[in-house]
Amino acid sequence: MQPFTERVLKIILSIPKGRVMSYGQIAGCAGNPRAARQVVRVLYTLSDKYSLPWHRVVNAKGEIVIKEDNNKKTQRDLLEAEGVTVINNRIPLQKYNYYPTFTFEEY
DNA sequence: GGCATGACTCCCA
DNA sequence: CTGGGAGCCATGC
Repeated sequence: MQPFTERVLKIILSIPKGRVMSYGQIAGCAGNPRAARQVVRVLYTLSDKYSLPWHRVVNAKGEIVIKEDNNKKTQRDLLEAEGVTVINNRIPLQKYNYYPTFTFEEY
């Protein structure tokens, strides 16, 4: 596993319950602010292998963009279950945004 | 190495 | 508010 991917993984796992982070934010903490898409990919490919809290990850505006899955619970449901208020598919970042105490900054 | 792929982000009309 | 376009980059074939 590439260092970047591993860092992203660690950061995602460090997100406290009831808090959220944006893709770009995670990418930034992992040392590459431009790699939001890779963060996405990590979630996509590893979410089933490692029960990742993917629902705590939203886009830069705190909005839920994932297409809804009728069978499974929506991201919104999962978040609300953790005490996060979701308004029109959007989350008040000023209240729930989270920033890890540790970062990888650069290399 | 090249080429396609994204659950992104930013900017502007 | 919506929509379009460009930039970005790790990963897999």
